[in-house]
Amino acid sequence: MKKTGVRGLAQATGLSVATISRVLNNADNVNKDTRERVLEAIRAAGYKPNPAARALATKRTRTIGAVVPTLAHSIFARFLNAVERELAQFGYALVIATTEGEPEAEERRVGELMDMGAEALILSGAEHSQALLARLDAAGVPAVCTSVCETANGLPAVGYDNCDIGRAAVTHLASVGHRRIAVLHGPKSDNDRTRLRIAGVENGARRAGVSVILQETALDVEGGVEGARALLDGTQDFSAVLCLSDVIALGVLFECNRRGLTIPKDISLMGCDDLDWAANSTPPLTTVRLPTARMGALVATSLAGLLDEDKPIRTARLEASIVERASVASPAE
Amino acid sequence: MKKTGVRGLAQATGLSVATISRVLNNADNVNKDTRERVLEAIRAAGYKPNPAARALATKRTRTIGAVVPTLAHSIFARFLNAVERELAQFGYALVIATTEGEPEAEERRVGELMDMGAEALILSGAEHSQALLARLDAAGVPAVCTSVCETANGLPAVGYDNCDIGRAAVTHLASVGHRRIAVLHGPKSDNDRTRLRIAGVENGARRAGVSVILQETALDVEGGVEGARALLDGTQDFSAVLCLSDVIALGVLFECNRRGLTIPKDISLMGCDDLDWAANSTPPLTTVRLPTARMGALVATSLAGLLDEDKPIRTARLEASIVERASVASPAE
DNA sequence: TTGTAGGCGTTATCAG
DNA sequence: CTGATAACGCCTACAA
Repeated sequence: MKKTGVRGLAQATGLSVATISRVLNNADNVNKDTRERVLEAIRAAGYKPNPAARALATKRTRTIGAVVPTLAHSIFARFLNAVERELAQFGYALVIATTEGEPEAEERRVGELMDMGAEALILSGAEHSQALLARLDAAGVPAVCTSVCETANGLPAVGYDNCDIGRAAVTHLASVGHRRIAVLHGPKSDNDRTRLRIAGVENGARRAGVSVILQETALDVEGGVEGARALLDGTQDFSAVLCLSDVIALGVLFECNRRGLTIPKDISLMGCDDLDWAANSTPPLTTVRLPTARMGALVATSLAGLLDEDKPIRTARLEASIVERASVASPAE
Repeated sequence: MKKTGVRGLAQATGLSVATISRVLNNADNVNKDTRERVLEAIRAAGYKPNPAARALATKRTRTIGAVVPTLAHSIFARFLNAVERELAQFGYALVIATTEGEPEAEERRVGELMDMGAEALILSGAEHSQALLARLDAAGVPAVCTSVCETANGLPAVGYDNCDIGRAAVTHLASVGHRRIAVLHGPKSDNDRTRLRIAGVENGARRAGVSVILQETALDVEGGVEGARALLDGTQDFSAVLCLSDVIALGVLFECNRRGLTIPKDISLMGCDDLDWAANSTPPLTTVRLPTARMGALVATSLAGLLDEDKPIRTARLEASIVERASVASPAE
């Protein structure tokens, strides 16, 4: 009866499993003819190495896990898209886990990913529970924090400076003359990036001598609509609204349209992310472009570099840039 | 010296590996006290079963692969989000592969997924290369086609009826009085769902006795803008534009805003997908709601059912429904 | 209820 | 350059 796997090939070729294994991993020390013979047998048998057996023997799974809040926000989807594309280049598979808005789930998800053999992990943001960190280094599993450019827990980070982003955004608004700026942002709780951006906004406002009105809302279009309503129906005065996420800005845009407010004549609008519709909206949205795709690619190459040639991961700070379009103008009066 | 794995635990507890393994897989035939003792040892040792070894012994990886065109379109991201959530309930990991707009890459990606041990695959659309199909059943790897409700290749499908969707959409438009309808759709090549929707549109138009103007464009907001321009600058007359994807509709909405055309007074607009902004746009978008999340969940449970209790996957046709909002009205004339 | 022993398919270490 | 053979860590008949 035909044996399976390398054994079968060994039998078929009259060689030993060692030799088969060698050509499988293209080791150099194998006779050209022998190799050809093996290759032929492999082809003939339609042989595929068993990944589990290989993983067991090598202790490498070539799998990397990523845990993100959700895939439903295109910012994460775009990021993971880039990660996946790049990881594939290096022969790594990406397995995804979402926390669906319960940050407490992060540790659990990380555990599941580790339990299924992930060799490294991609995390969102800089803050992670002590338990999670403990687990990581108990198992010696490397991890990278993303969307941030520094952490206080020893993990490397690959991302952008959220504080700077907030600061740059208000500064830009102030520079064209806005003195009172409404700032719409997503939930602060469990989102260090939002908190960082807000801190940057406050810092920038102070420096520029302008005042900000902070308003928290849900991180989606509806949240933008509601935030705009609260702001517009409120008693506070402002000439521009800065949204710390483009999705929120889209809601504001819609709500302004609804009220017959024209942007940027009646009110200036600025976002953050530079989602794909931003260049095509009416008016085109001035926003902060986040290097999402570059970040994804860099995370992937960093991880591959670490795993394949154990180059330590260097924390990287990618530049975000303001892209001026038509939704911001100098205030009227 | 301490041994590793189950062997170590066996030694530590004075039991045999078999017993350890039994409690690990919570077999019922193990003494309550014994089990407790093992559990304690496991806790004490911080023991984690090695997934590769387990996979090797059981021939199960508890991993499912999905190949989608991209994660950058929220329709796929939302779908996979649902798949992931549900799969996690059953203890399966989701590994994702994207084809990034080269459909020829699908077979390669499928191969990679199989080579890394995926037990089943989730495919997009009903059409797949012969080679891919051959590979699947050569390896005996089950697969489901999604976003469609039937296939001609023997694979089960879980999704919706795209033809019906197109038909329902024009029919709706016709029912409120539109006689000439412009239809904006994404690339037909390599997208059977789009082709199906178009077929439905044509069929519905014929039945309702209305005429359609088909226009292909890129499947993104910019594509919508450009499509709208082509249509609006063209010589053909129409009172409504039906977009076979909401992203395209968003572009049309923006372009109409830009031209001072008000929807639905000057022109009616209808989309397809029901993305999250659709309910909040100005005006709120009338669209066809695709059961993306339900589809994802069903795909996941179907696969789990097949793998865990080998219940064959039943092709399922999920209902899409028109959600009437304010972007469609009877034509003026 | 518990233990023994063999196998899952590769890789890797030594010899030859 | 090639071949035995022992891991790798877990599961699972078959026995006891």
